[in-house]
Amino acid sequence: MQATHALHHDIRRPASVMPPIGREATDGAAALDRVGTLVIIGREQPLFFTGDAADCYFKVVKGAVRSCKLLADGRRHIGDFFLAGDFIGLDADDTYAFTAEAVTETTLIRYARRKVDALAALEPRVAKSLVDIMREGLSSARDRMAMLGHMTASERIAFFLLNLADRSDDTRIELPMTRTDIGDYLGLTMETVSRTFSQLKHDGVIKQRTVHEIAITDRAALEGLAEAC
Amino acid sequence: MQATHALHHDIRRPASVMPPIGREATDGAAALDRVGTLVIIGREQPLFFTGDAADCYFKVVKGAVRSCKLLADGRRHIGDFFLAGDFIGLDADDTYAFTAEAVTETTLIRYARRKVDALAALEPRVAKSLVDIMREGLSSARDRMAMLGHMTASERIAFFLLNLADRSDDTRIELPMTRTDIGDYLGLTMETVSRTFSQLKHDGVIKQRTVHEIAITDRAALEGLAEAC
DNA sequence: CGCCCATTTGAAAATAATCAATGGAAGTGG
DNA sequence: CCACTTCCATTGATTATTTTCAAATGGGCG
Repeated sequence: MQATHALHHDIRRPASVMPPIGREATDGAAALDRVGTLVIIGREQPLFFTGDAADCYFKVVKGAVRSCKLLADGRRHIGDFFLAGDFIGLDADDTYAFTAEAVTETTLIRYARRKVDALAALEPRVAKSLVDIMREGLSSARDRMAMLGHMTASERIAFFLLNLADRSDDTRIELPMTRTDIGDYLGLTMETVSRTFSQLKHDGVIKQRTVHEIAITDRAALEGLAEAC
Repeated sequence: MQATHALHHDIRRPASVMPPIGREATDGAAALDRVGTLVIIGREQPLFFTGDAADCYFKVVKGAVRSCKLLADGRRHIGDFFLAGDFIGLDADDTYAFTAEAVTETTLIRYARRKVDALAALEPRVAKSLVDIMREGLSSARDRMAMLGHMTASERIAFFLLNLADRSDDTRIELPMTRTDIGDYLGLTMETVSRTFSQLKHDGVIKQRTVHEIAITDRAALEGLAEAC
């Protein structure tokens, strides 16, 4: 159901929520934005559930969304975190395959899927843009698979932090999600996530301002850990 | 680089290699096939390498292809196995991100990417078909991520075998790849793969005719193991 | 101010990886 | 056609990592 991964690519077209009046829709993204409407959902609130009719696509403007899947044995898997600029739902078939929930209060643009698909059918440029977004999503999904398959706990955390850092403007990184969220995303337990953070702190690789905000103090060390990607 | 996963969806349109003369190209796939040419590559031979210009898309007609990525520390990750009907390379940007190698002697259709993209630009139906294929790939990539993140060795093997079984016509399953290949695909060592097979054999869940051919004798048990997906 | 929940830390148990040796099948060359 | 070689698979023993179970700490919110 979610279409792009959140932590890897850098599709960060600023969300032009208002129709770009007096400006030609020079690319697919701009054309898309003209058919969207603004939505705000509160912390921990669902955007949609597994099995819901996939009527809409979304783009995150501000905040963070996670996609979850509850496994049969009660474990929870987080498929992706969606941050500002990420698209949600592009890969849905008739129904959403994952539940999407806001991690914090989140602002999104909602696109009626019907309109987008119609636009894509008429405008190859829009279709191309959709394909490019999915391409990115697939590429990052593969990177993450390699990681989940072969990386140790420290390597996974390093990968995670570097991806977040690449999306941040300075060395500070916001972690809106809980340790459990991170664990469910990286295939680790909450405890292992916490222990790994502590270790990195002890080694002088990161500093922690609050639980939800860290700073990278030794980027090279992190890159060394994540290099196997 | 690889575009669709191999083990999950069931895009198995028979490869109409010859131009469908006298038949209208009623769908995107048929239109696609008209611009393709046939290729045969030998066992263990490369189809393309990481970094090669991504000039072509491929569709497997017969045989099996694996996509590999050599990690910095020497470990190898197999991104996907591509079996008959699977597309390769749809998600490439300018260059292939993975190396593709034939597991056994393999027959493929090669499509000049330039032609396909031109076709997609003109024919929304083709573009739609490309999108659908990528959608499938993304969906299965996500399933596999959940698996790699949270499953035990037995659960991974069960998942793997059931996916292969879904693509087979009878209970026999061909395993053209080595145990090492399977391990690199599932994020396990060769030894763990072998031990898990032995355990399943011992428990009467599978039977082994040869190293490269097994039969599922207790599907319910496998599904029980893989249910957490 | 106090409660609640997330985080951190500790100790024990489980799982898979690693190291090592044996067995067996396919392919090569005499 | 057979023996040899080589590679792959299997099995065993040990080690390392992560999970699990459990307890304590701490920050945010009412």
